[in-house]
Amino acid sequence: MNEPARIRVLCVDDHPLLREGISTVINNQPDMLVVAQASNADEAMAQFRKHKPDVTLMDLRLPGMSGLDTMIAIRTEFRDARIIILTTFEGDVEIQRALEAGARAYMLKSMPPKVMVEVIRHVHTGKKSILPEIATLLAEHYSDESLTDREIEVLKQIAGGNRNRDIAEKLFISEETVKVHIKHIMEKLGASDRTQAVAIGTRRGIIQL
Amino acid sequence: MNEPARIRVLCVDDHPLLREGISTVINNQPDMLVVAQASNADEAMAQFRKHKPDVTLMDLRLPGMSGLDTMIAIRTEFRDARIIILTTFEGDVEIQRALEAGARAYMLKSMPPKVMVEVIRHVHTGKKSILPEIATLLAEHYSDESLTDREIEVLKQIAGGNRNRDIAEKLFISEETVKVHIKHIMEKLGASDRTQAVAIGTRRGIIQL
DNA sequence: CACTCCCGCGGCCTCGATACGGAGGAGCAA
DNA sequence: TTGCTCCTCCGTATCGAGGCCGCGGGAGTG
Repeated sequence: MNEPARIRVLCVDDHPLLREGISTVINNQPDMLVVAQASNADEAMAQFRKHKPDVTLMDLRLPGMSGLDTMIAIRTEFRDARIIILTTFEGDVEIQRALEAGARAYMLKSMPPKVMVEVIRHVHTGKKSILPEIATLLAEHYSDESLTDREIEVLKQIAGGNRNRDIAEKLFISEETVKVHIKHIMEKLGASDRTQAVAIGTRRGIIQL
Repeated sequence: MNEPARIRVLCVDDHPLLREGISTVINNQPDMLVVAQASNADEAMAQFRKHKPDVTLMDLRLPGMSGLDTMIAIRTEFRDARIIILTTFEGDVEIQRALEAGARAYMLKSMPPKVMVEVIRHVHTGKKSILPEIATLLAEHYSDESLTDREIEVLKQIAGGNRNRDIAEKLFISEETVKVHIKHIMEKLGASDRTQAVAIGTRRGIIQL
């Protein structure tokens, strides 16, 4: 028993089969090990407190509290937690928020296992790891096209089938202001009308339907 | 070596990590075995021809040709292929089409591994296996609310940001007819306007953005 | 045959959505 | 302070959306 210490990984995802796949791949590596799994925010917190993993893989979309908020909660308690965000969707806008909130890397679930383990090793050394393709996506989508919080709120209301007047009432602003927000949303997303704005917003993960 | 014959499974999905998870779970069962994997339609066809699996797990959303079309292609050549559809989304309308096209069962990727292996055994005996929750979903969503092909076409055009006039030109019908279709779409989906129709249509998987 | 469903077409009317101008305050960083 | 971004508010004008009424043809089914 003279092995070097393995990288201890916590895997958080609500899909058991995916967790199984990730665990299998990681445990087949000589230098890393899945020490715990979790399928929601509460479990994730509990397992993190218990195991203090070196690296945490966190799905963005969890039932209940989102992966992003879960990550923030963990990092509030454990300042130097190294968390890698996992997601299914390439265009997910949460990328940027996650990175701003302290995620060390960002990975797509569709990536090959080899890449995953490399990213884990990379993050474990303390580096931030943004794959070139992700960086490109960031540059493409979020250079000057990222929506403000208010605009996202409005976009959600639009997707809910609300009229401008209804949106104004719900957000306690005037209808004119709503129009301005919508105008900006359409400009930023390159949409020709509110309907296409919803379609594009959905595709990019700005809003979850 | 006096084992009974194992159920031979082909696993088709474009996510390597998920394939790994599924394979691990299945190979841990004493009575089944993953004999091949595939990540797209062509590979799936090739592997099916080569191995003639007892049961095939097929992701609905593959790059290139869809899982549904792939299943149809396989079943054209192998009339009695037993194929189980896998998907991420509960509301996916393709459920119905897949079942009509001969799928033996329908499973969500979020289901626990135990359920998955049970469904595989069930299907292997030749039965159709529709889980109660799926049956409920079908009843809820597709009783009298399923869109016609034409309506889906129109809905796609709406999501593309087209005006009624544009849609009319593209589909070679009059604008009035477009309005009628949209009216029916909104009625069936319970949407208050075209924008919400796109949102709901996306959520249910009727349209892919 | 009668019935139902899907698809196509038309006019009319109301109201909301969008484009076009304009302006001001709050917050933050150089 | 200056400059920037974001959020807020306002009028005018046009155009499209959606609700309302109506119609007929074709396919499938009891």
